[in-house]
Amino acid sequence: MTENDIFRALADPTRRAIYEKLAAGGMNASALREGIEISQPAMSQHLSVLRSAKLVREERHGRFVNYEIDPEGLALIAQWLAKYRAYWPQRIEALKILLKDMDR
Amino acid sequence: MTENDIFRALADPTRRAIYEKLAAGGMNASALREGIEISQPAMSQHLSVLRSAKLVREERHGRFVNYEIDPEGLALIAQWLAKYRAYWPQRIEALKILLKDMDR
DNA sequence: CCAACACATAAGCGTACACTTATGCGATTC
DNA sequence: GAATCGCATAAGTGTACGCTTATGTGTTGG
Repeated sequence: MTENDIFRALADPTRRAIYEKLAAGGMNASALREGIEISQPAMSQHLSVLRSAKLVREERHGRFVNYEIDPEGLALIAQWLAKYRAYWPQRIEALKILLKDMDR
Repeated sequence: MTENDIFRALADPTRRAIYEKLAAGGMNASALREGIEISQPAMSQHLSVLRSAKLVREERHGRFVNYEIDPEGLALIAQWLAKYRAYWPQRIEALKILLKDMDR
C-alpha cells in the first residue's frame, strides 16, 4: 500500500479503466469484464494489483466478490499532490475544489 | 502529455525522487544528480520522460539546462483525482494530520 | 453429491522498461 | 581552434510487467 504501489497500479491504462468503471458503482469481477475486452485471469490479476495498492477493496458475497473504490488510495494520492501545492496552477476548477476540501 | 504519460512517468521511484527534488527549486541536470546515485545518461532519460509528461519543463541557459516543475502535469493529476471526488474520504482532517506526520 | 459457476493462482512467453557503456553535439574556456 | 564541459542520443542487456493457457479452490443449485 505504498506510494509506489499506487502509481505503479495506475500506470496501466486497463487498470485505470477498471477503476473508472468501479467509480460508477461497485460490482463483481464478471460484471467488470463487460465492455472491456479482457480475459478472466487478467481481470483477476489487475484487481489484485489495485487491491494491494488500496485503490480498491473487496467484499465477498458467497461465490461472488464485489469490488468497490477504496478511499484510502485516493487519500494517498491527495497527500502526494498536496506536497506540490506551491506549484498548483491558480485557475483550475478541479484544484479549487480540492483545495477547499483540504483546507476545511 | 496524456494521462497515461503522467502515471507511467510517476510509476518510477527515481523519477518521483527527481520530481520531489525539483519541487524545492529549479536546477540543472548535474545539480539534480547530487544526492541521487544515478548516471548522467540515466538522469537525462528520466528528465526526458518527465518532460514529455508535462511534469517538468526545461529552460536552456547556454550549455546548462535548468529544469523546474511544470504545473500543467499537476493540473492533469488534479483533474483525474477530481473525477473520484465522490469517494474522497470525508475526514480530510485526518489526512492533514497524516501529512504532518510524514513531514516528521 | 456433483456439476456448473465465480474467482484465484501457477507457469510460460513476448514486450516494455530502466539501466549500462559509448558516442555525438553545441556551448564555453583557455 | 582545441579542449573541456553539460547534456542528449544510440545500442545493448537484464528484469519486471501484462498477457495467455491450464488448473485449483470455494460456492451454489439441481
